[in-house]
Amino acid sequence: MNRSSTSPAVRLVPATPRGQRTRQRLLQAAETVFGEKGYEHASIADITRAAEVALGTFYVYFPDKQSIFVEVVDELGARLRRLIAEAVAGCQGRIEVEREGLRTFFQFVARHRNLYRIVRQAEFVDEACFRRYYDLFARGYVAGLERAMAEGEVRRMDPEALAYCLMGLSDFLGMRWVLWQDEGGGPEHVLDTAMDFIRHGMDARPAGADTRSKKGTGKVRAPRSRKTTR
Amino acid sequence: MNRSSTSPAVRLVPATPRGQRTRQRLLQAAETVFGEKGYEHASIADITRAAEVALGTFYVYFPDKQSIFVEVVDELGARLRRLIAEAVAGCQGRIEVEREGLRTFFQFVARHRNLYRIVRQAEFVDEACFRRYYDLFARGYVAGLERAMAEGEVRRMDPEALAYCLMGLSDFLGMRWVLWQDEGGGPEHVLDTAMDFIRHGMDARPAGADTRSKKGTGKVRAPRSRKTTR
Amino acid sequence: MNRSSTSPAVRLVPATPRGQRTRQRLLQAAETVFGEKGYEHASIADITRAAEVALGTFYVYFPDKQSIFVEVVDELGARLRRLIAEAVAGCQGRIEVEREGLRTFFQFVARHRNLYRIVRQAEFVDEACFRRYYDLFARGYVAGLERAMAEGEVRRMDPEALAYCLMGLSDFLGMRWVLWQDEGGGPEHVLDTAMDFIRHGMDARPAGADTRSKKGTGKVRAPRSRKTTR
Amino acid sequence: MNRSSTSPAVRLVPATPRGQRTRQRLLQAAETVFGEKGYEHASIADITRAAEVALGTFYVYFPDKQSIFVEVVDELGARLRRLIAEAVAGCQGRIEVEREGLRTFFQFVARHRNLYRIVRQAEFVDEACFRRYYDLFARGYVAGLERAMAEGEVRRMDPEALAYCLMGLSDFLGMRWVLWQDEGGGPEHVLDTAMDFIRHGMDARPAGADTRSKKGTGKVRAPRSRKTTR
DNA sequence: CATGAATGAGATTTCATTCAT
DNA sequence: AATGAATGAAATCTCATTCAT
Repeated sequence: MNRSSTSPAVRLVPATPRGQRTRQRLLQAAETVFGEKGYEHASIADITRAAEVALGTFYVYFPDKQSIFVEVVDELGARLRRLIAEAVAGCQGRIEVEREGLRTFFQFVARHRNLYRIVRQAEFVDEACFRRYYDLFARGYVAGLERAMAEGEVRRMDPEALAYCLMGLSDFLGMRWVLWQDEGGGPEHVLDTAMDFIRHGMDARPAGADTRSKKGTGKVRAPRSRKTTR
Repeated sequence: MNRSSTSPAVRLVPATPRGQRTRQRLLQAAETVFGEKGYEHASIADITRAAEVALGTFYVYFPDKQSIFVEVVDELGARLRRLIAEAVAGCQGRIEVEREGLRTFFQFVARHRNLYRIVRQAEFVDEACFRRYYDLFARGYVAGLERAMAEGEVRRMDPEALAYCLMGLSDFLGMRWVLWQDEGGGPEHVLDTAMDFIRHGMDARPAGADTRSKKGTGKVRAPRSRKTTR
Repeated sequence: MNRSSTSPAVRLVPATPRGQRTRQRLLQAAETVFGEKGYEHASIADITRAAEVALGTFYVYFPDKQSIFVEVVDELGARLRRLIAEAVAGCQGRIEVEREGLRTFFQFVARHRNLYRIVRQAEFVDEACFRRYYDLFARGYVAGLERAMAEGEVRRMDPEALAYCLMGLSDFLGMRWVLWQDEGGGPEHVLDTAMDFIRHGMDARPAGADTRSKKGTGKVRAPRSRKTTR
Repeated sequence: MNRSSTSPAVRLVPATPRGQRTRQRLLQAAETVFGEKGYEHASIADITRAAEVALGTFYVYFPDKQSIFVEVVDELGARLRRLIAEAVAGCQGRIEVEREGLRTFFQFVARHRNLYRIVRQAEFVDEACFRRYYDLFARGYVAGLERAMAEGEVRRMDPEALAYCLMGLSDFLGMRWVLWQDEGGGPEHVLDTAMDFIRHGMDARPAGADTRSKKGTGKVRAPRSRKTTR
């Protein structure tokens, strides 16, 4: 139970274009079905039905249910990371990066309401895939934070720990106010609150001297060229 | 799939002491088995085997698999909340409360390494039970934070949003440094980093002169540069 | 393919008499079905249908198709060996033993026309079980032959090799004249021929007193020109 | 199940040399694969993979799985019969023929260790093919034996029954000492024992003085007592 | 209370064969 | 001739739940 591959498995690419199309159809269908029913309750038959191919066709492209699931998760993660990287590309300052990243994440969740269900299932389907999902996010985060620390924009602290703080915080807010919503001021309000917390939490001039002297140091950094890999 | 009861079902308590014992045995076995195999892969037979009772006996105490699972989750949550409440009872100041709460949580996770697996499964088994788990935590949190805000110890902000920030952050740190550990300075170091982030994040005097004097520890240990860029 | 257990697996005996009955019904049905359709073409459903129990009931008593098959083979072998042992018990002299054994075997084959099909399938289902079948026969044979040799009734020769000669010969005659029959004088005639061959083949006095008298014929041919079409 | 053709089907030979090569490759691959996995577990895909051609190519040369199997069996039988006929061609006397035939058979089995598996599978795939295999052997045998009986070299007895005796005996010895081997003096020793049994079994002078002197090797090694009681 | 036999729906997986290219 | 994608029937096995004892 929970065989787990340390690295994303090599995926055979079908020889013909027709095959490629079918494979894509299956992946798309799988994302939908896994999101709706959850991994355990999603049957291969559900997937092929959604993809409008015969049951046996599934096994032409994937050896089993786990494989296609892992691929779905990996792709979902890659897509989200790419999206955030793009959204954050033009930002000025780490705070802006954080806000933009968080906003993009909330949007993604709103559009892919099954993201949580899928990623969290991964923990039980393929532990390595699950960890990989967060690990890859953390790497980008860490790189960006280290740069910000080097430039004096963010207080010096363990960047990976900080990254997991920010990821956990985003994750829970997205769950509570995008997925569960109902009441509560909605994403925008929560985003403001979160940013208030985050800004102070990582500010390079937490309190005291800087602040006070803020006047003098007024110039503060001039963080150019963000290019946060994230 | 995922019938979800809005409120925790009423649980019958067996009349005889022998019955009570059997019921407890089943609950205990269920926690272990669910933690090890996950809800879907855990069979009633696994549970009764672990509890050393006959298969049919299960249905004397629980109407179905879902029920015992929900009860396991609810009890786990209650136990953890109680533990934290006790640990935090004697604390001075919100920061100390946070630190003690986080430490207690880490300890609990270390001792109940299947906590995450069980709680997260709940999302797919009984959505209401899952939300209840976090909601009950959040309530306690909110109450505490509101008090701290009233006393001017914590900056005024949406207490529920702040609660979810703190819960998410704890959750991810526990996952990364208690469950997955391997490298990284370990819970203590992470605890310090997290507290640094939290303190400043919610400090009532974000750039207050006091701060400095208030916490001697304020300087925050110099985090060995991670170089996690990897 | 062809997992093979070195020794006959331990068989759990059902707790209740009702269970025992069901188990026997399954074994009986399995023998019939395997004999008729062959191992590969016999489905578990065929067996449960023949036994008049539900499909799932099969798995209460046997972990898989292979297990019940192995048990069928083992029991078939045991039954046949017991039968032969009994038939041979009162015989005088090894020749009589051989004849009686052969006759009993032919009878058994006539009554269990699926014996061959079942045993031979074993080679592909569980190699160990297959060998065990012949090995257990051989042991009994060897013991008997050694005794006969010690008593000067049978010529001294490797008893195991002789046992396999006799087993192979019986096997093929049974196949040809009991199973395939059609023409050919039928079992009795073949039995006589076989006994003639066997008697001389293992006679302790290959060139005994008789021969001497026969001396006249002694010179015999000088057969060149083989060209045995064979 | 077990459609059986009464006579070997007519086989189309491909027009082009390239086609012929492909067909041969398939036959060769089939022999290997059937031998390794058994008929039922060998898939057409296994065969085409081993032959390094595409799946569809199979059906250019064979109408179905059964057909190629039957052809493999028929060819294997023909090859073995031809080999034995050649080996036996120059022999003097029936005994020598038997010995040479047996030796050749053992050699063939040693080199084609899957012979047994393949032939025996035939019983379940195509009964006619299976019988044909033995029948063709028996015919050659009978012809040779009748000649030897006519020449007074072999005792008069039903030649077909004798043929099946000899075939069964060879079959079992080959199985036990060539395929299973492990202990036991090995083919040579067994060959001597078998020949001792056979010679006396069919000798025209059942107790002829000659015999004794005829074969120096007659002494037969003293077989270590088995002690296999049972 | 406790037991364990029985059920049958449902899920995954295999594979011979067809067919369009 | 050769290819390889597509099919769908069939088979094995699991397991929550029921029920008679």
